[in-house]
Amino acid sequence: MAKSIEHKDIQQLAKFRHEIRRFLQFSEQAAAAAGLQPQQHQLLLQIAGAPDDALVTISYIAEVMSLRHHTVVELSKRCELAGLVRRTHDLVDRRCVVLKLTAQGDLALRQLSEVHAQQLREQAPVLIQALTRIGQSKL
Amino acid sequence: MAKSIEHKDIQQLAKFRHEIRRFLQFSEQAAAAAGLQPQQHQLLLQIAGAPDDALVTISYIAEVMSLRHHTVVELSKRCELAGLVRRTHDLVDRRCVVLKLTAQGDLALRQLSEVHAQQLREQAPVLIQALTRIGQSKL
DNA sequence: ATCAATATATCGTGATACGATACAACTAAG
DNA sequence: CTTAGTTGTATCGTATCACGATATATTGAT
Repeated sequence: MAKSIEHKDIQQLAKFRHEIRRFLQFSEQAAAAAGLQPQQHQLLLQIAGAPDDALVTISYIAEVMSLRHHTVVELSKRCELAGLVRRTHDLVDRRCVVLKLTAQGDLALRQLSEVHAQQLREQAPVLIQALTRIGQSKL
Repeated sequence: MAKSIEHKDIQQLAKFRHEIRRFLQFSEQAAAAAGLQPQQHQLLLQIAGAPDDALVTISYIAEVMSLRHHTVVELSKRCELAGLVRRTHDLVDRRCVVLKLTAQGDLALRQLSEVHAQQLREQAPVLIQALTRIGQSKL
């Protein structure tokens, strides 16, 4: 019989999730402070952070945010309404909606990215430690 | 004026969030496959993964899961109803609700923890790389 | 022109987290 | 031992968000 997972491993997993939640909680509050919904911030980030050659469509965002198409449709519409994002149809394939940041969206993202990078620098050691220990647990 | 964050940094942040979402998405599906809601799984994990000397109360869970008290109250009740958790009042301080896993909850958690550890072993390199690069971005 | 495939859109539903508020149990002051 | 304050948990109503089911629009192959 396969050896069951050990208590230490459960504790490491719990610690990792705690740290992730702490980061996400920070992120939600930072977004709120900037007047954005958490998911609006994530949309901005994935639009701006796409590979240089990528065409940022609804489907692309659904992929990188692990969401369904229609969830991204609604999210992108809310962001357009908030003046953070521009939605245009691709000229080559008019089915595709191409997403771009407005100046306002770009500014908000830059400010949020600063504090997020800072927060991750603080949390990185604990996160890396937990990840490393989980990785070692079954050599 | 402080130098604005660079495009490379935004891309690293986007990559990190993508990887986190990928992990959370995996986690949600694993929980669903085990017949649990994602948050039910998290509750089990934080109950079982608490430090050996900790008294696992509503407040403790609220702390480690970055949630409000009343959110944990409702979550723990749903888990009790599902037969995953036992809620008892502490004998010393009868205000406190002490949370423990049932045999069923313990079994579900062990199975989920196995696959989560495996998934994290797979994702750890990319996560650590992103964390490291973000950390280096402003030496 | 027609059909299948792809991309986006709409609608209704369920789960979850929150703020505001209330209740219960402990603790310290007198 | 009674009052007041603090701490821990509970209830209720509300808003957000993601989803499944379904629909529409555009493209490409035949």
